[in-house]
Amino acid sequence: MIKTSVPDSHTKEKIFMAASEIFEEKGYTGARMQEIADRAGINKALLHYYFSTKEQLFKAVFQVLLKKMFEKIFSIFSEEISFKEKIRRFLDEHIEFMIKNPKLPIFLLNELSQNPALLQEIREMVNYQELRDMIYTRHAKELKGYGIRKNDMPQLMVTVVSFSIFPFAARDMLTVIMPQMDDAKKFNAFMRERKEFATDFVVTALKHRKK
Amino acid sequence: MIKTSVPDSHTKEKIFMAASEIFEEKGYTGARMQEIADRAGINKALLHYYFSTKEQLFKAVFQVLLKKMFEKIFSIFSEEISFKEKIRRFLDEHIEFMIKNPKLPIFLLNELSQNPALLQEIREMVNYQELRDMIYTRHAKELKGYGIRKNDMPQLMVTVVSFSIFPFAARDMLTVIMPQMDDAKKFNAFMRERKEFATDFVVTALKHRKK
DNA sequence: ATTACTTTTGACCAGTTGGTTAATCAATTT
DNA sequence: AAATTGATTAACCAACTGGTCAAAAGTAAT
Repeated sequence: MIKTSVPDSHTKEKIFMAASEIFEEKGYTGARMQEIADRAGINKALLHYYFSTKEQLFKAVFQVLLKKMFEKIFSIFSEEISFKEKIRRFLDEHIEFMIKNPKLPIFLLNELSQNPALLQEIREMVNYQELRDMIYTRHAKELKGYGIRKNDMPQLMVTVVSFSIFPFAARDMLTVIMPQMDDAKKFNAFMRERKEFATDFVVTALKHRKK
Repeated sequence: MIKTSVPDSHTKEKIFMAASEIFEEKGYTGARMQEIADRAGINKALLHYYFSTKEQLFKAVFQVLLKKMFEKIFSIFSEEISFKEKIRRFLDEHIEFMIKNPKLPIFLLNELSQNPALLQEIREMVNYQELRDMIYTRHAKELKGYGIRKNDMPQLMVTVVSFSIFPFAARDMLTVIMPQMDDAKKFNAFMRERKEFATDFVVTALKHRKK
């Protein structure tokens, strides 16, 4: 009898993937170590061999998923393009990213509200000087032209980000006023339409801002 | 010894309140029947005397909280005022409502994504004919003036709603790019500023819409 | 005071859950 | 081939969790 003995000693990775899926789907409290082990195709004891506790496994998964989200945002805003172009690029790429990870926002938002300390690691990662430069200083002239004061930037940034994230987080709720969104394809089409809608919306609002 | 025997046989209400708080805070899977009983100041057996199962208690609480949210939205959009005025009123009143119930959105969104069937009851409550009238038909002329086609309405409605809901749902996450929002007072001030910002933003975008 | 009914309680239970342990298996080294 | 080391497993455990039950306490009517 030939032993399979595949060189798939990537057991740890299999566990990590299984855990990512299940945590993302059911949250920390809803996830079961047994189910994670099952999906990874291993024994529960082996799970604890690689990740000693549920909390440790969760934190590892959470940090990776959280970074995935922020890296996508930061990478676009750090490019050397105009502010308006950043918004356009962001809405395009981030919505595509969300279509591929539709469950990510509710998961992150919920776990974060349950345990805000989870942000710590990412907070330490962020260089505020650089961040302020990326989203404000570097575009001071352009923004002044729109009548946007430094004071308004937080409002504007939250608005832009919410254009892409909110509909995914609130998807089920939105079906109350938009029943057709029940269908995944229609919802994705709606979100792709939203790229243009949001860009126009923001650009128009900026251009004609009362000063 | 005088028995207290207060006429506070509103035990069921006390349970309901305690359950609302704890479910809202920890979600369905995170909540513990024992903790709910403790907060209501009663025995766990008595809890099951009034609400036979955790699921039943949860559904009762959830439906009430969900309705609270939708009623607030619907009531404003059913008033006899212009569309622009509806948006203004909505942003004002809904943001004040959210300041009083900041944990509501993440809770509703998360539980809904975990169990979409929870929407059923509210779906049956909604009259789509009336809803379409409220947010579109009744304002057909006004909307045409802005160059808003019937097709754009879903995008616009989602945008308006997200202005007030998203920051509350994403509050912890937002502190990564806005550390000062850690403070509740500053956050509320930010949201009150947002009323005007959002109204201007939407109105300006509408007024100068490319047609 | 006795009866009848509802409310409240302490003790208990079966199933679940995260986590442990001692043993087995596989690979590498000596 | 014996020994050493790491990977994997089955069986087990203590704590927790939702839920039950029979008895006690309180209330109202006869």
